[in-house]
Parts: sequence; structure tokens; C-alpha cells
Amino acid sequence: MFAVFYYTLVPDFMEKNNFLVDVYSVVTSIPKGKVMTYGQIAYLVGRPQNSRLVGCALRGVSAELHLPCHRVVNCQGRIAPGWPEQRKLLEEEGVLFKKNGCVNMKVYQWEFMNE
DNA sequence: AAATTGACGGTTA
DNA sequence: GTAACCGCCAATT
Repeated sequence: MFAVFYYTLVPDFMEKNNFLVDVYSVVTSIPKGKVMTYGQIAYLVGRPQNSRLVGCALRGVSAELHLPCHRVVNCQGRIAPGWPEQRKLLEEEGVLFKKNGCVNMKVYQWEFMNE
């Protein structure tokens, strides 16, 4: 009821909200011990150019919603700035890091299409 | 209202 | 392997 009313007042609301919901659901689906990149997620929710927005979306979420945000890294395997615990969380799932501090994407990146 | 910033990515060099 | 640039777009100055 409120939502229907709100859609007519603020057309952007629905699209933004759906974007967030889609991002969350993709993140939730990442298996333990695997990682996904921001760009991959952006592509999967139909906005291939907007990898930055995925980062924006995940920024304000970390603890509250039980999302495995730590399984999202950038395309080079680098972990999130200002969140050093992410490395430990991943290592606890068996994800090994290269000497330069990056996740070995060849091994741990989860390819959605690939079985 | 304009400029800057940023959990990003692809292409070069 | 790095680093500099550019494109992108919402949020913050």
C-alpha cells in the first residue's frame, strides 16, 4: 500500500530498490570458499557498467543482514579498503592469498555459468 | 548546483 | 607484476 503509493511519487524508487535486492540475492548465493567480483555481480543484475554501484550497495551493509559480503573482492583479487578482517574471514573458509595480498582468482573465483 | 569521492573495471604502457 | 587514464554513477561535500 505504502509502496504502491510511493512508486507513483518517486519512480526511481522501484528501480533502485530492485537493484539492491538483486545485488543482495546474488551475494547470498556465493558458495562458501568462493569469491565473486563487483563487476560480475553488476553484470548478473543487468548493469554491466555499474560495478562501482555494487560496492556502494555493499558498503552500508556489513554486519546487519548476515550477507557474506566478505566473499566479494575486486577483479584483481584485492580485498576491500578499510576492512582488513575480510582476509581472515576468507582464510577461515579455506581461501588462500597470494604473496602480494590478493586472492588467487584463478582458483577461487566462482563462475556462475560454469558448473 | 557543481565538484569530488569511491568496497570498480578495462585498456594501455 | 604496476601505474596512469578514462568511463561509469550514486552519495557526499
